[in-house]
Amino acid sequence: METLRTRTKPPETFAECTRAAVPMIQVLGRISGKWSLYIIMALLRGPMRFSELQRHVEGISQKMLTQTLRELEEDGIVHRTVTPIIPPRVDYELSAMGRELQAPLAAISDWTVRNGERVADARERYAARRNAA
Amino acid sequence: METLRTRTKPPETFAECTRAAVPMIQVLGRISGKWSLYIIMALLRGPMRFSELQRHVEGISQKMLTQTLRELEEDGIVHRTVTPIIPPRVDYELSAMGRELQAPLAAISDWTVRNGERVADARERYAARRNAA
DNA sequence: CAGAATCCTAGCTGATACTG
DNA sequence: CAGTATCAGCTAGGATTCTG
Repeated sequence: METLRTRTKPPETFAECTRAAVPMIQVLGRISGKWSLYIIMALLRGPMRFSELQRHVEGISQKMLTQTLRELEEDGIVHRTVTPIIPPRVDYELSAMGRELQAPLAAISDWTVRNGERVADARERYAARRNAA
Repeated sequence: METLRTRTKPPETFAECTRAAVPMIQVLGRISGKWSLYIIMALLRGPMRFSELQRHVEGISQKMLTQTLRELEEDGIVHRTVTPIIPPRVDYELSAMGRELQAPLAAISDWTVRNGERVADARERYAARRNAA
């Protein structure tokens, strides 16, 4: 399948673009939910219980933590282990696939670090132009 | 500033995680809008006029094309050139910063290609488990 | 402890109509 | 051609309450 694989030339046809973009957008949609990245980054440090995650991911509601974890679990990025004791204990950890996300995320992170200032400048200039008009 | 730069060890403290994640999430939020990636990928092939973009990005409404282009322009990822003739001509092209997104996006794309099947399997198993319950 | 269920609102999005 | 303006539907997300 033709994709956006590392190479010098971008996709040529629209069909190529679409086939390359659709799964990427699905994944980005998942990992760019408001909280997914925070959870993944917390779990990169190691397995964690539900309540630990809630403490580590500042500001997340119980609903969104549950919901986001379910989505990540559904995609096989996060593993969920229930220990049926009272009170219940549930541990979350990244799957191998989830840990492999670190490199791609680092690539995006690097881009944001390299370009953060340029983005900020661009926004200022954009705002200035808007005000001039 | 401490970030998620390419390295073997993930961020250690929550503060590190947050500082690394916040700008990344902003960027992902931008580029993972429903249409941004399609537009960026179309423009990776070269500059394009508004109407060309609309033809290349199948299904996008005129409103969302305008809106998404404005956001990408605001961030300095896309450059907009107006030629004041009648009828008006407006060309869009990726900035240097925008073109640099290709490598990070390729990294994510590679992940999706490598793991697409595993994600699909995980979803099936998840659905099967849900039905069993 | 780890959630499920409910209610509610802001904002994204599409469809449509109009303009320099 | 390349937009702007307006309206309406949907849903992501937060706050709150309840439970095994």
